[in-house]
Amino acid sequence: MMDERVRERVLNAADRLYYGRGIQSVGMDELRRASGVSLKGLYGVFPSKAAIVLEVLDRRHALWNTGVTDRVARAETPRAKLLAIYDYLSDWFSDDTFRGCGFINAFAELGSISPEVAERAREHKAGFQSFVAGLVADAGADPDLAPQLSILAEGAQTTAAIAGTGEAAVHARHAAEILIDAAMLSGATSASECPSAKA
Amino acid sequence: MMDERVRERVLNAADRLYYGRGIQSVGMDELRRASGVSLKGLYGVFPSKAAIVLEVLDRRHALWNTGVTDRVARAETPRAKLLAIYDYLSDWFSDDTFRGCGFINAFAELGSISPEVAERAREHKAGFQSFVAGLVADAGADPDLAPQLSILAEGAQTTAAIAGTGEAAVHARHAAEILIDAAMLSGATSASECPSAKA
DNA sequence: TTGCTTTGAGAACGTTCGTTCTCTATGGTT
DNA sequence: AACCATAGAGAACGAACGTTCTCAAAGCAA
Repeated sequence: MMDERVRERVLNAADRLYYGRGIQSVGMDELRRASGVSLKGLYGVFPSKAAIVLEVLDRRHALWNTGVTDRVARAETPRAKLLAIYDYLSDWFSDDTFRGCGFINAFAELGSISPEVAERAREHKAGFQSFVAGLVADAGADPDLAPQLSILAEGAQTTAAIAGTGEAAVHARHAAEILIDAAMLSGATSASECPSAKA
Repeated sequence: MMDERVRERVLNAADRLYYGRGIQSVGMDELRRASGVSLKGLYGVFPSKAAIVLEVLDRRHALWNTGVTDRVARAETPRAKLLAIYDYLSDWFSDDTFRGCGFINAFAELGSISPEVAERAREHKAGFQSFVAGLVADAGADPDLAPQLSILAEGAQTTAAIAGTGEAAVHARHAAEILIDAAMLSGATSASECPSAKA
């Protein structure tokens, strides 16, 4: 089988298994069975399990980035773009394979014993935070809004994962609306006006 | 050695090791070495590693509860009590052994293969959420504020853990102030007044 | 001292892990 | 047909895991 096809099948199976059941709980034998690639083929394309884990994280990072970027791009106003993040989360949470953020999970499992995994998690989160910061800047809002919205998104993911329900996305979106409205005021002017709380 | 002292030493060591390096990464032999309790003594008091894990989680749950409850009790106004949560987080984050929420970590590692661990995590989070809901009710604010504040606290914990810095607590506290102010308006009356954004 | 119980240190057991090796069968080339 | 490179299935290996067992030392009763 061609190398690229082998890689694809292994990484697909590995992502599904690692995300669904945890990295340490899934052995190479199960990955062989799930991917249909023999152990020899597997080690012919990847040097080790650790390398597979890192590639799985990289793919998941790219998938998340395009997913949220596309969703945000479909919104029109700067405010709607910020809120689109939580709509994307809401859809994700209602996927019945949802089991929290793969990077948070990987970090919790391996972050303290694998510097590479910890670094991927940090990069992933930092990337998201700077993406949000860009949207906040486009909206002309107070820059402090960015970490606030990032924290909301983060909290929604873990809350939804542990609770097993997706309602956290709705709550986070609601909170985001309020924070955005407050930050659009203090970002543009110095908050001397007195508008009503809701539009 | 007396059983209670053995339990104490084992659970202290287990909590430190499991929290610091992950549960699956710490073997019984290392726990024996760290606790100074022989393997025989260990299995004389606990039936299995899984039982130790659950007791560690229970202790951590109790510790968190008393810690945050005490901190909240020291605040005077309902608003200050809600914000005290984030001050507690801020102190926790600056502890150099901080490595995120132990329940999120345990859930990520074992939630999908250990129903008991998953249940402890759910109970822990549900307990915190209803604690916050009580404070929100005491403050006379819109009940929707409670999940919003819980999500902020959750997000601050994972953000601080992965970033390795504690600044998320400050951002979360800031966001909480804005959300509280908004919810105190819509909770007490039907938001017909027009106050300034900050007190 | 003698005998009995308890205990700690760590060897041992069975399993599982990641990784490598063996062997066989297959498919393509001449 | 003869040859050879390849690749799959799974055995094999060393290490680590959770758990149990062995055995010698130590404490205590008589």
